[in-house]
Amino acid sequence: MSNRNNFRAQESPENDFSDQSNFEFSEYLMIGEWLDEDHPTSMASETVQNSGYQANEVDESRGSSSQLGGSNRRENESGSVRERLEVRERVAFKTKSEVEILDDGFKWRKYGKKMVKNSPNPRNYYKCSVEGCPVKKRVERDRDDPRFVITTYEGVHNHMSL
DNA sequence: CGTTTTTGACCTGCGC
DNA sequence: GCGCAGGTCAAAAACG
Repeated sequence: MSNRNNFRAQESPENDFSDQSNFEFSEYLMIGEWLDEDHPTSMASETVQNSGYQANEVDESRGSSSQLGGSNRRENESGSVRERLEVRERVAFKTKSEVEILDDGFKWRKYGKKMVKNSPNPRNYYKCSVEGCPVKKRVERDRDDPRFVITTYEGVHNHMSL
């Protein structure tokens, strides 16, 4: 990750949680890295929705290509949808922390919040504030352990951290 | 005053 | 074809 050591929670400073040592990757897991050359920018909402990510072995063998092969081809008609075929990397982190917003060196802008059916916890959608940066991230609390936070990064930054 | 949050509406894929 | 579920947009509020 980035080398900025000033990881800190950007919630309530008065919160006694302000101790940054509380930030620890108890567990992390990567659920897929694939080259998305047929999916322009659609929402491939299949990876995390199956609540099987809590298992550390997440079927690393293309755990998504089965459903991901939706093959929505429409770029040939109604104008080019997206001509930039870039690599879409998706990495999910399971972090033990009380606040879900951890400063990872990038500036994020929240653009959505949704309630998932499986868990009473909302899911937050963030996007990198830097123009042209396609990175998005999805933050959600663990359904089983509310002390854990699932952070899913999607995409690669095309700029230096800030 | 510019940027981000908030929140509901809207869109889209999929299953029934 | 409709409804659900997940993802995104956008307008207004909130924040610095």
